[in-house]
Amino acid sequence: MFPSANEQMDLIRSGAVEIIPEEELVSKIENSINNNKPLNIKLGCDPSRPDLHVGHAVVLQKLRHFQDLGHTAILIIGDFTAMIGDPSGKSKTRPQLTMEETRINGQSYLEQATCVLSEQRLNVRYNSEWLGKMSFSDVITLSAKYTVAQLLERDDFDKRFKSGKPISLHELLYPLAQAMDSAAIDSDVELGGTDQKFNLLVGRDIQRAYGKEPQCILTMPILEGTDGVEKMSKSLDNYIGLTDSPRQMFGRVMSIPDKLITRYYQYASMATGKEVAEMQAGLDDGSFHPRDAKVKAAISLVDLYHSGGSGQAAYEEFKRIFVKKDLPDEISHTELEADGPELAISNILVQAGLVGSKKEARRMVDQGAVSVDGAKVTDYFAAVDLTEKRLVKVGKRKFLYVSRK
RNA sequence: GGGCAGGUACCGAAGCGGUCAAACGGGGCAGACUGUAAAUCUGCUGGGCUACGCCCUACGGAGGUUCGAAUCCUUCCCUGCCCA
Repeated sequence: MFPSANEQMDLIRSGAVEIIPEEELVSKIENSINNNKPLNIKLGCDPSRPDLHVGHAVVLQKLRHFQDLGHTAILIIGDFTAMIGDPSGKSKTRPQLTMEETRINGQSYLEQATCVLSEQRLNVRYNSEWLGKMSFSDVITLSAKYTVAQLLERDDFDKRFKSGKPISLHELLYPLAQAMDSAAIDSDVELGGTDQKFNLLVGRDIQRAYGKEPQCILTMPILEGTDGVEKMSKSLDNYIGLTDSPRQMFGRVMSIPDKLITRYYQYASMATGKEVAEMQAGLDDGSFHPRDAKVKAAISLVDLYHSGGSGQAAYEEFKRIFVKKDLPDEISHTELEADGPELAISNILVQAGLVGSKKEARRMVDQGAVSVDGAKVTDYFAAVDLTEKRLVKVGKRKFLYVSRK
């Protein structure tokens, strides 16, 4: 029924940063084989934002591994905890959301997550189911099981505390709430990014405190964003969204620094250990050009989140636009209001939404970033005849056909 | 409850009566270059005006002093620290 414990551990270990404690996981797996009972593998997700990016895919991929091994994936949609706002890795308090918003986000999260996860052996639970029922005295009972000093062990709390930054009480409760999830669903293993290590460990303590068997924890690396420095996040705009178009995804992958190629190949596009090793070897001995490696990673990434073949198509388009500096496949078309046949270039740019203000339009023209039908515009006051459809280009990436209404 | 230190543009952080649309760093955008939307270099980075100048809005909120305030005063809100 299940693969052997050794086989399982091989797949589980691949790409993981830490498994704590590893021996305990091995014995859990052995028990599961002996009793023919799958393990509960927990992954919590924060639906405070509706969009997933490939950074999230790193843990989803690991959860998929467990599914493939016959275990049960339990995806916790933190609709309740999102109202708290996890401060992990942030130096600031997060905004709190309403239950409505988190429900909607949770739903879209689920749709996106199934790009990576199998729908079989997948349980989805909303943590408001149990956290929402806790009374104030339940909360006090829970918080009595942990100390302030223990919570301050968490790096970001400690830093904020020491540097005099505010920490709201509800934020301190977050790890405990997350730990309650583990107790509520009898989690055997909880997955998370390395930045989640503290929260995951609290789960063990709280499970024990409620007389449950503690979970093992498995951490995955935090994938750097396309800038190669910061962790991938939407707010830093260095992410590749799971719902991005093939063209966007491809372009974003092509923009990553060379150092990150194999990381993206491994963690974001689900390449096997062997494929990654081969690529790395080729890059190391110079037999594989970094550009080609990047293309390969980009194609397989696009194929994973879109249908097969779309990676290759995105590549063709990329070549056309950026290598040959040709036009993209699809350029949208806007019609503008104009009194006469002509409209000043500044008005065109603003009305078409290509720039945010006339000042910005001015800057773009001054910087030589604007062209109409391929001819660079140098005069900010130039009037353009819009009786014909014109191709307006701003910078390298903004293309738009414009004509008069 | 008392004392102290703060709240500046997207973020961090200078400025402490005029020369401040506000230094500097990061980010963002643009140009050059490039295998790339990487790296590097350069420029730009509140809004309006057919403009190398003028006008408007802006330094937590509201008032006030002054010819003139981000800078001084009053008050309110917010944050941190110390004491109780």
